[in-house]
Amino acid sequence: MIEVRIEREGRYRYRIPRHGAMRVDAIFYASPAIARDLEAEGGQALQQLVNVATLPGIAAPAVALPDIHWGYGFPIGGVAAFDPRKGGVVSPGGVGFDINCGVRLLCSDLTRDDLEPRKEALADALFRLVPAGVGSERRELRIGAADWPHLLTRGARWAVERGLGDPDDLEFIESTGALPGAEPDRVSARALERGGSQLGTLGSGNHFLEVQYVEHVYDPEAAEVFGLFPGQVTVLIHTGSRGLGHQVCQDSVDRMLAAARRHGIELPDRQLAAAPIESPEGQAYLGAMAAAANFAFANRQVITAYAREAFARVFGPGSSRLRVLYDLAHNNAKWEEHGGRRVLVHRKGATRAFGPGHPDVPAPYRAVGQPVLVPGDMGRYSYVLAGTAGAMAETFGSSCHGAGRRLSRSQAKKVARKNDAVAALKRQGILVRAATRATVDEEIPEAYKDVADVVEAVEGAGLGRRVARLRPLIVVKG
DNA sequence: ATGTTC
Repeated sequence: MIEVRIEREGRYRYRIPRHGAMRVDAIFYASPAIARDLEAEGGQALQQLVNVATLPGIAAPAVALPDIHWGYGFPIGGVAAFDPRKGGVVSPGGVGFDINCGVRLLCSDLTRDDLEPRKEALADALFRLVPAGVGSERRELRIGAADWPHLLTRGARWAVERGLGDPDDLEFIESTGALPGAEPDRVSARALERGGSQLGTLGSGNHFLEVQYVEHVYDPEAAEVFGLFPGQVTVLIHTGSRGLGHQVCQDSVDRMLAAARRHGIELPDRQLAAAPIESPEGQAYLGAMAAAANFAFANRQVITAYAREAFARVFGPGSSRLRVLYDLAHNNAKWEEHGGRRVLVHRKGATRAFGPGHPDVPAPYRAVGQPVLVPGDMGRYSYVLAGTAGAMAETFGSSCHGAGRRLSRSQAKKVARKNDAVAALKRQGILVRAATRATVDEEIPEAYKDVADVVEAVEGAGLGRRVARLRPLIVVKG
């Protein structure tokens, strides 16, 4: 059980006052039920949040969102900003292994009624055109030595320049589809080898491509600005930087531990290994991380092109253009200005959620706020929220990123074996196409918390505003 | 998350 004082500051907001080696307070957001679960889990995720608050140069407060759970060093569902002028650090554990993992939402011109008669055909076409599973490859796009520097610095734009997508897509991607500061030379040969044939693939685990429909609109005005209407068919893509990003993280871990020692950084947990932002080790990681991030942006762009191809084959060319509503990342470290300070914001399993009027929100959405895409599980629903002024004031412009697991993978498999998960979903009108049965079993709806509870806490705390709820029709998984 | 333990 966690040995710290927790102060409840509101229905959805809790504070862990600075104590011991903490340099700042920690804040977490939770519904009463989620707060009980966090305690019941022995406070492990909250202890990780406390550990983060001890790192040099952290800007107050260390933040956790309602989908917080235990992760590598830093909790998943956490936000930590560091001030370079106060010895602030960068930590690979604060970004996560799947660098720039994120979600992209596409909007069709079709309705659920248009889709229903061709649902099986569309599921088959998507599964054929979008490789999924551990080690999945798209060999026809194998990246050669001459392409790497361009791909890793230009991100989604690289794909668009090769005819994979529309130039108009880029405006609706966070950071317009490329993090600045990428240094391709910092990415190891091994990382390039792993990623070389994986561009345009989903991967495994909780990654997916879903076809959905707009089941409910909470805010008609915001929905109209985002281009959403009831019954509309949408496509949600959740994937990251595959083996390339994983290897970049792996490569950095040992080096960062040595760097922490060299710079005299005391670590309550080795997995918090960090180096000063301005140090050679910190700069090397940031250059490689941005390159991996750009691979992830390109990955979602290429998958978009193939999803469009699948729709064209099933519904006819030009029948539905699949506009990019938004593409966001939930695992990275970015330079941003908050409270008049330039800070390096680590988001690990947390979504950037800039509020109305922020210049980094695409102009057509700026009056409403940034779209915040929150995937749930494959049997229930996902949410579209809008960023708020509250998030800007309290969480460095951040919100939640998903439901969070409630069963371990092995527990989920046991539950799934009892009732045929694919058949159960089919009875609810949800078609599943998966590379392996095991992944589906690990990802059954029962394995996840109800994302509605997470979203309730986020909205109740003023960190996001519900715009629409999306219900799955087709799920493509590893 | 991950060529699911180089």
